[in-house]
Amino acid sequence: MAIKEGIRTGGRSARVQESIHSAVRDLLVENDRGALSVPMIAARAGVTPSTIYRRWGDLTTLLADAAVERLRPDEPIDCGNLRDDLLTWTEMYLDEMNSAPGREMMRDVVASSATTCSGKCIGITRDQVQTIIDRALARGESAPPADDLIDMVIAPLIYRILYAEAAPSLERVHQWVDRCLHFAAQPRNCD
Amino acid sequence: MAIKEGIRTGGRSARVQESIHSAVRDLLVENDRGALSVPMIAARAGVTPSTIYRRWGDLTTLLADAAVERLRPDEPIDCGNLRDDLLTWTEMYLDEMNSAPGREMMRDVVASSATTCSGKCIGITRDQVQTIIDRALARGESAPPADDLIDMVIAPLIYRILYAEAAPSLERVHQWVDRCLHFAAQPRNCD
DNA sequence: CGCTTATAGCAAATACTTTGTGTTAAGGTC
DNA sequence: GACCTTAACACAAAGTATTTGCTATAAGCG
Repeated sequence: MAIKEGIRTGGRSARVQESIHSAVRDLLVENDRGALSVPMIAARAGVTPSTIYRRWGDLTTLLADAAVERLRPDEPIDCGNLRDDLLTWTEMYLDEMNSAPGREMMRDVVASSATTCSGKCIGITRDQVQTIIDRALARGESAPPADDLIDMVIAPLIYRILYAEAAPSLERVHQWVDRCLHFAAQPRNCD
Repeated sequence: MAIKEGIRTGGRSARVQESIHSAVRDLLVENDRGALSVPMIAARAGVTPSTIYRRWGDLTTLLADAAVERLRPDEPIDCGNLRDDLLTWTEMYLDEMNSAPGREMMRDVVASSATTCSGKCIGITRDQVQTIIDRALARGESAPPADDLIDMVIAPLIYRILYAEAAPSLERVHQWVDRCLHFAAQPRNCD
């Protein structure tokens, strides 16, 4: 007996899913997100709309799934020390998330009915941060836990992009990084 | 000449808007958010769907608007000192935002096409925090800036509700509060 | 190889959204 | 207060999107 009973993992199902994901990718470079529709994607993928509705439920969930799927980001750049690694990486992260496609992805992921996507989203981010931390530890540097960086840098960055009038400036983000590093270096033993 | 030219602020327009907001409120206690539709709300409000579409654009934007509108929260409880005020208030805030209606509101606000809602959302939160801070300062206590509390406590709280598998525990949130207070008390002069 | 059933296709029914046109009344002017 | 101007609404028709019942296909399993 298989581990997961009754779920088709290969063959036609996989081919159809790939075809739909691919259609989303293609359409997303020609039109902007707001112009997409389920029937449009279905037509491009050579599939009936009901297939998409039955598998994903709605447009938002499909787009979130497709976006997270192609979120295979490259290794963070190695600058030789933890602080510069973080400053460089957060700059790239801010740019990406503050772009129109980035914001639309965050929105779709939040609004998606598939909980999986949110998990993958934060998981990938944490992996990136962890890579940088591991490198620092290997160098003999001390480094804060990944969750502290997520709570003190990533969270306010995303929160402000989503809810504030304007995205945070790069200076602001770098201050958060320094604050986190400073806090990690001196937990609470100096009063 | 009026300051804003050609925008109806009173009379029938106001009456219709109130009637629609009220319909949303009523329907939201009988059904859950996912069951609502624009035609349903229009029917309850005694209005044609096209009125709603022309004014708000889509269901999400209307719901976000209505949710933010009735976000007139009461004065934060006064416990006598800053730390307890914050611990108490964040507990309430966590409960509210982690509830199904709370999460749905956050989602609608993010997905809404009306930028106004996001602004109001963060604005109201900041006002609440500022009230607590002002009270502390009036007592002679020192207090961190409102933006620090937003970045170090509110942002991770919301970020994790939206993207992590589970909401943060109350202990976690209280740690963030203490971390923020600790940081404010000792900026960076002890190394 | 043959069985079982998840998944896709198709098409009809339903529901939602957009849009053109006429009407009403809000806000301003004289 | 009577008279414009036009924002905002109602209505209805046209255009899309979504759901659903049924049939067919092929994935995964013994």
